[in-house]
Amino acid sequence: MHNPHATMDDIARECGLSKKTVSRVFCDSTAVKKATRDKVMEVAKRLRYEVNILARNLNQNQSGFIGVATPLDAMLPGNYFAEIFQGFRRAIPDESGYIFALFDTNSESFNDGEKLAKLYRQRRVDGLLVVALHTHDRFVGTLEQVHVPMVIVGEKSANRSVCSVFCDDEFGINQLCSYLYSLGHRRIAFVQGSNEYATSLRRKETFLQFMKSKGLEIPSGYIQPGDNSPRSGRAAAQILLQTTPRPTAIMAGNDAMAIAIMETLRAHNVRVPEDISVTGFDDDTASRQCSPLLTTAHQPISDMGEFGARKLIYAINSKTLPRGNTMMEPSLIIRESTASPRP
Amino acid sequence: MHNPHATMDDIARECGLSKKTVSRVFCDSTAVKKATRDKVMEVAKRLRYEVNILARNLNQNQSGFIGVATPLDAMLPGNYFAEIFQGFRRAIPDESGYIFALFDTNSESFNDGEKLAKLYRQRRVDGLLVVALHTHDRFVGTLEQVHVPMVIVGEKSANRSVCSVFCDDEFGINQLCSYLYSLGHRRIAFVQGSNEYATSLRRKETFLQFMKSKGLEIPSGYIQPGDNSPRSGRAAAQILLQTTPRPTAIMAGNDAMAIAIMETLRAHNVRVPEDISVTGFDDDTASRQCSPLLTTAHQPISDMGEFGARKLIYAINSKTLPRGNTMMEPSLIIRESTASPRP
DNA sequence: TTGTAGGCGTTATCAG
DNA sequence: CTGATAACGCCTACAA
Repeated sequence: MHNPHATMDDIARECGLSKKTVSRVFCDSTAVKKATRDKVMEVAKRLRYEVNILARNLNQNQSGFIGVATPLDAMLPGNYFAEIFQGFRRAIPDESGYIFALFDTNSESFNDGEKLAKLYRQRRVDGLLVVALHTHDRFVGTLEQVHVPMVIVGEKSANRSVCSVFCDDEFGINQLCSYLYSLGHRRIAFVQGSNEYATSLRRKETFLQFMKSKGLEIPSGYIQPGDNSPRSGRAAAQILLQTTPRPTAIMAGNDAMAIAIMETLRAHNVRVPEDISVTGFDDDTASRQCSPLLTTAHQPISDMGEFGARKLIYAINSKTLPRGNTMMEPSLIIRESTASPRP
Repeated sequence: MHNPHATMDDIARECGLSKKTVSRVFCDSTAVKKATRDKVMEVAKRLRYEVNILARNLNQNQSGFIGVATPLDAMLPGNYFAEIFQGFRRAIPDESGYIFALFDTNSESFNDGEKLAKLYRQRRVDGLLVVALHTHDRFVGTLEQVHVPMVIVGEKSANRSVCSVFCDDEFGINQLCSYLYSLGHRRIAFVQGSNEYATSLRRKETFLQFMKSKGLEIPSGYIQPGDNSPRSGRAAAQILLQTTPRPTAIMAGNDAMAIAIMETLRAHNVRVPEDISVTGFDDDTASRQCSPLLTTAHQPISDMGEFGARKLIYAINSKTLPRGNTMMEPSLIIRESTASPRP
C-alpha cells in the first residue's frame, strides 16, 4: 500500500557507509564525524527514514509502553481520570519516548490479573499504572508474582509490598466532620460511594467513627448507599428529605453525588446551606462551578498521578520494582454549601 | 530483577524439538501432532512462557497498537470521549489483540502531524483514530502523505480523501430550529461552541441560515461565543438575560453549555421552559439527568466510534487505506426544556 | 572514526 | 508432521 519503510541498510548503501555508522548517528551516542553524520541525516530525511522501534525494542527487550489499567466505564467520564492522567503526563512526557496504552480492568477476565500479567510477559508494556483499584480485583496478587513494575494510584493496596499512592481519606473525612461539628451540626447523614472501591468504605467508616467518638446518634436511614454517580446522589437526597428527623447536614462520598444532592434539595425548595449543609470529597472541577460552590476535601489528584508515575519510571530505569505506600494529604476547602444549622 | 523470560528455544530444548515446531504450536496454525503440541503446552505453562510480542512484531512488521489521537485536555473530561471510546472497543475488543495507545494532539508540535507520522514510520502504531480534530490541526495533510491508515471520528475531514465518520450537524440543527419555530419561537439566540472545532462553526452557520430562510432577524447580542464548557454557557446566559428584546429560546452548541444555561436562568428566577426554552446538542448522558430534562439532538456518538474503528481495522487487515466520508444522522430528542413562548 | 560479526526471539521457506 | 536456515532491523562488542 505504500513504499516499504526505509531501513538503515538503505541509508548505509546510499552513503557508502556501514549499517553500524548509521546506527550510531541515530543513537546520537558515540562520536561520528560531523560530515558523515550530516550526510546520513540528509539521506535519512530524503528517504523519510525513522528508526524501526520494533527492531530496537526487540534488541533492548523493552516495549516503550506504559500500561494504564482502570475500569474505563467508571473512570473515563468525569474529571478524576483526566486529572490523574495529567499527572502521569507530567512525569512521563512525550519527550520521554514512552507511550501510554489503555486497558480496561472491567473487561471480562481482567480482574484476576492474568491478562495484565500476560501483557507484561509478552513485553507489550514495560510497567503498569493502575487507577482506581476495585476491591474485587484480584490482580494485585497475580501481578506481584510476575514482578511487573506497577504502581497503584488512588487506592491503597491491600498488599503492603505493592507500591501505591493514595489520599488520606480518614484525615479528609475527619476534617469535614470536625468542621460540620464546629458549626453546630449534630444530625449528619452520609451518602456512601461505590462499594467497589475501598476508598468509599474507608470514608464511611471514618464518618461512623467520628460520630461515635462524639457520642452522636445516627438515626436509621442516615447512611445512604450510592455509587459515586449523580443519579445515586439524587436518589439518596430524595430519601433523606423524607427521613425524620431531617438531617441538618449531608456528607457525600464524592463531589458528583454532593452536587446532585444540592440540586435535588433545591428542586424541593430546600435551601443549601440555610436549611441543609452539604459537603463533598475530591474537589472536582465541578465543585468550583456549581451553585452554591461546594465545601469539600481537596484531593491532590494530579499530584498523586505524577508522583506515582515518577516512581514507576524510576523503577523501570533502575531495573527495580517500585516500592512504598505514599499517602497524600487532602485539605479542607470551605466554600458556600455549609453553614450553621438553623436553631 | 527477575528470571529472564523463557523463550521458544528453552521450550524446544526441554522438549527435544526444534524452535519452529514450538512456534507452530503458538501460531496454532499448521498441523502439529497432538502429543507434541500437548508436551509443548505443558512445558510452556511450567516455564510461564509467553510469546515475545516484540519479536513477533518485528518479524511481521506490525505493532499491534492502534493510536487514538485527541486533544486530551478537552476530551477526557466529560462523556464525549468516553462514548466514542466505547465504540472503538466494540469494534476492536481485547480479543483482537490490539491495544489502544493514547496521544495528545494538544501537546506541543503535535498538531502539524509530524509526530504522529513519525509514530507510524517508527511502527509504534498500525493505524490511527483521530477524535475531535481541531480546525488548526495541520496533521491531516501531513499524515496523508505518510499513508497512515487513519480515520477521523467526530469531525468531517477537510480533505475528501481522508476517511472520516461524523454527525450531520446541519440536519440536527435544522431539526431543532424547525421544532422551536413550530412552537412559535421567533426570537432565538445561539451560543456557539468552541471555535477550535469545525463542527461548532457548522452548527452556528446552519442556525444563521435557518433564521435567514425564515426571514427572521437576529438582534445584536443574540449570537454568543462559547467554548463548549459550562463556564462559557453561564457567561453567555448572563449576557442574554440582559439583552433586549430578551430571547424566547436559547440554542446551545452542545449539552454542557445548555445545562449551564438552564441553571443560570433558574438562578435568576427565569423558568425553563415557561419563560425561555433551551436546547442542546449531542444528547450527552447529563442531558438525561438534569432538570428540566434537556431537549437536544441525539448524536450516535459510540456508533460513530464503532464504525470508524471498524473501517480502520478492515483497512489494516486488507493492507489498504480506509476511505470514504460517512455522515451519521442525529435525531431530535424532545424533552422538558422547550415549550411555546408566552404570548 | 568506522567496520565486522553476531545476537535479540520470532516466523517463512523449503527440505526431509 | 518436523527441522535447518535465513530473514526481520537494530544494537553491542570487538577490531581495525
